[in-house]
Amino acid sequence: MTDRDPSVRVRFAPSPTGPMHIGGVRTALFNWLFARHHGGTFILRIEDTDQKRYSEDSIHLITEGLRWMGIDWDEGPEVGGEYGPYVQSERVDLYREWADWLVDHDLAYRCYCTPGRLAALREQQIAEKRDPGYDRHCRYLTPEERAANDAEGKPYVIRFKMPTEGATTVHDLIRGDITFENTQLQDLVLLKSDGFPTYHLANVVDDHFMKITHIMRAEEWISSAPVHKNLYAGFGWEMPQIAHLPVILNPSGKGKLSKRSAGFSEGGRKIPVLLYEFQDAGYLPEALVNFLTNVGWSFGEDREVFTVDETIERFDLDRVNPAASIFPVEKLDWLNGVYIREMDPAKLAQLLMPVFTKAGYEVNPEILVGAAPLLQPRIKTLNDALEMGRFFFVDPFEPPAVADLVQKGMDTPRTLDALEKALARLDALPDFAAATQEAAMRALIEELGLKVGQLFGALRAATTAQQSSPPLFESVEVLGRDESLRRIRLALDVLRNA
RNA sequence: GCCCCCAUCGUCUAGAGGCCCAGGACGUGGCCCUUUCAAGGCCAAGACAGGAGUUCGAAUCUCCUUGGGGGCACCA
Repeated sequence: MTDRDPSVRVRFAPSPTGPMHIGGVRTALFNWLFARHHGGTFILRIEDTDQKRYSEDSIHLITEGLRWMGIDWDEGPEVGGEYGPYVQSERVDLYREWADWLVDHDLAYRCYCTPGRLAALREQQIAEKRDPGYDRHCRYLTPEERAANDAEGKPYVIRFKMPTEGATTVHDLIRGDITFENTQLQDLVLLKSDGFPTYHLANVVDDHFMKITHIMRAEEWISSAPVHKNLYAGFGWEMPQIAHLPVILNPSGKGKLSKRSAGFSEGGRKIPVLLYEFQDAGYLPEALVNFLTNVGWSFGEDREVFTVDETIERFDLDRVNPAASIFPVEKLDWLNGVYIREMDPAKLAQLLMPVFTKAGYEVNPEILVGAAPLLQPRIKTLNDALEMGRFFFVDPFEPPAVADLVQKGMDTPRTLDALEKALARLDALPDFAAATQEAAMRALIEELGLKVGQLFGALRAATTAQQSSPPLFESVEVLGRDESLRRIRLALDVLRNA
């Protein structure tokens, strides 16, 4: 690989506020791919600086989710590393130290404004149709006023002194230069009154001390980029290279894909958004990885299906598309189907086992092994197997209604007659292989002067109680002679009682 | 409202001035195969948002318009 560069250090820095969002997973994946492509280091860092939104098990959700996707990290929680700790709540002293450093160097100041005043200010600004934002009241406090506030023990936050004139240009690796007028920039809060840092401070400090070389984050961070650039300048640190990944939009195209859009259905179907929803729906991690790399990035060469190794070989920022894209779920369904079809049937059987048992079926492993290859070309998600293959395991088996047994152009007596004869022939077969069955049944069709579908349809209904199923005789073979014949007898009873 | 980003088939995208009256994929329609449902094969419809420039030549460069998205917290 020509662009191998072991000094590359990138990070995925999620906030543990709940289950992982698929957009976050994509960000993690692109960072990981970038690191692996360059032979660099991929770091996982937990940004748990919001005490109010923190949720205990989220870290676990994140690490397990990444592992499931096949994304491993070289430094971070559970694996350690020489730039740790990798959980921000364990680094608060560091942030405080550097916030104070900025205050000492007159690059930041203590702000004693109460949340109440801020809210009122904001309301007033909006009412007067002015841009909302902090009015820098405390930036211009006299030393005496400051001392008085401190003497009173007033709670405070530390705010950064943003330059008030000029412009800040950020070079985005995907979009090129982006320039902001400094008057647009806010004196953002660096340290909250609870002593915890905000994202901006913690992020800059950590990226610096963790020697991050490239930042790849979602597009919604673009407007903080100039702010961060000024922070780096204040500290006198070199800013990592930066790239903003396009956001993923709702299927409706309205707004970014969010947890709320999980309720959005297309064709009456729920759209998964959180990683566990994809897992629960029966998507494969390999398919999801392949799918995600096709959103906002493309392999080129007119190829849509490729392995992770091929992606690593090829992945770089120059092929990242700056435009936001709608989440193409239908394509994921197709791709997942592709991966299922390419899978070793034994592996599929193994994956299908928990799907059926979770749904309450008692699974005969032998039948499952036989059923897997039959189900394989017919399902897009593992869960689809439930509908197509439930007849293999359903217990007790409910025979179909008369209407389902009697095929087009048939009536009850003729169906009864045909099925009775079919039963007798199947019972007498020397072996129960699909081909043997089929030959016998085709001969019977000939004798009775029926259409193929008239008997096959009745047999399908009798043995599966489903409208559609995998190929009839293969299915019946897997089901076994005893159970199949038993089901046909049940169907005969239904017809006799009609 | 202000700032910023973006703009190729319905959708995901290829395209870095002539290879493009725009290629691939999903989806859709048709045909073939076929015992149902799939899978598979073949075929079809389908896009450079609009307008000015620059250039011998523009999907590709510039500007404007329009449209979409993102951001404007003691959340990340």
